[in-house]
Amino acid sequence: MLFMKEQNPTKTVLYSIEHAIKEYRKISQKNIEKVVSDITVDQCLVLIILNENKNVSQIEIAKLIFKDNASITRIIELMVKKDYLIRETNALDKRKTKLEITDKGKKTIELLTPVIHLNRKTALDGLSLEEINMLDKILDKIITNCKTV
Amino acid sequence: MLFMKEQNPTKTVLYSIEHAIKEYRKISQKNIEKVVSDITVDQCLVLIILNENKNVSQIEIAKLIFKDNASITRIIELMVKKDYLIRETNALDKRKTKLEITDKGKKTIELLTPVIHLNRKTALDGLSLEEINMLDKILDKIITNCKTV
DNA sequence: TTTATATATTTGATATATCAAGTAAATTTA
DNA sequence: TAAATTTACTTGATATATCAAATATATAAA
Repeated sequence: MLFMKEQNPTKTVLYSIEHAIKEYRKISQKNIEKVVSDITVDQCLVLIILNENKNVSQIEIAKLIFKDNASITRIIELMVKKDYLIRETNALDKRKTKLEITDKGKKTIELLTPVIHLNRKTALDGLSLEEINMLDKILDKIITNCKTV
Repeated sequence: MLFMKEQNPTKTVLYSIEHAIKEYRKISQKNIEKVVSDITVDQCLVLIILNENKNVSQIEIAKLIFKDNASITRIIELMVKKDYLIRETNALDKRKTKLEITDKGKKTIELLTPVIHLNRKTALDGLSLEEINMLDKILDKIITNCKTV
């Protein structure tokens, strides 16, 4: 059994991690689409982060949701086009941008907050607090292992 | 504490899952690049799967590595261009393709197999068998939760 | 055996991932 | 203060993700 896991790339716990996050993203996107049709999971995350802290920079957003700066630039670009955000330059540091949530963005947050909570509840249904903490702890170890190489 | 986790999307265990798999993919790609410069993690997985079972269809490959059929089409396209694979139509079922690994592909597998094992070892370093099994079990629950909605 | 349906793959459109290189502003150093 | 370095963000190129629609072949039903 263990030998199998070693040989076949798709039978490693690392691929269960990949599998899990992909399934979670799928139902998340599906449930979000039921309520708001023109937004993605990632764009939704950007909204929520900005809603919690008006002054985060793009780099900070990138770090929070584990994305590349370039990706954030493009995600925000699309959100501005779709009237979720307004982008201006930060007067205090002109290298930075100042991101503001539009009314449409605010309404969207209200609509989607319960959906996101439901998604998490659904994904973690039946797991005990101990299991969730264990999961978190083990994943942190993996993250550290990968980073410190 | 728990309340925090509920509120901030980036403080949920689900984002630790995302974080972990992204870090793992990063070192994997880095280590692969040290040995073979023109191949990606995903392309490498396709090679290994084909090497283990000559007769898998594209759909089966897609399922094994949790990807869309369309993605597999394009991944294979690139691998054919780079002389890792030869694509023909399957004589028994002309809807399907017959994928063959080239000599370059075979050499690449030999070069990269130890790298992939090292990547896994690195990521899981310091984790006990119990922890790995626990992780697998919990992730399976999450996968099931997300699928059965 | 036609017709209908299912299956395997492809293609198009759009979003995101990643790296490298570029730009502009801010900060540090000489 | 001028030059060098760092920082924040953008842009280009290429790979992958995802859905929907299209194609071609195979299988089932009438």
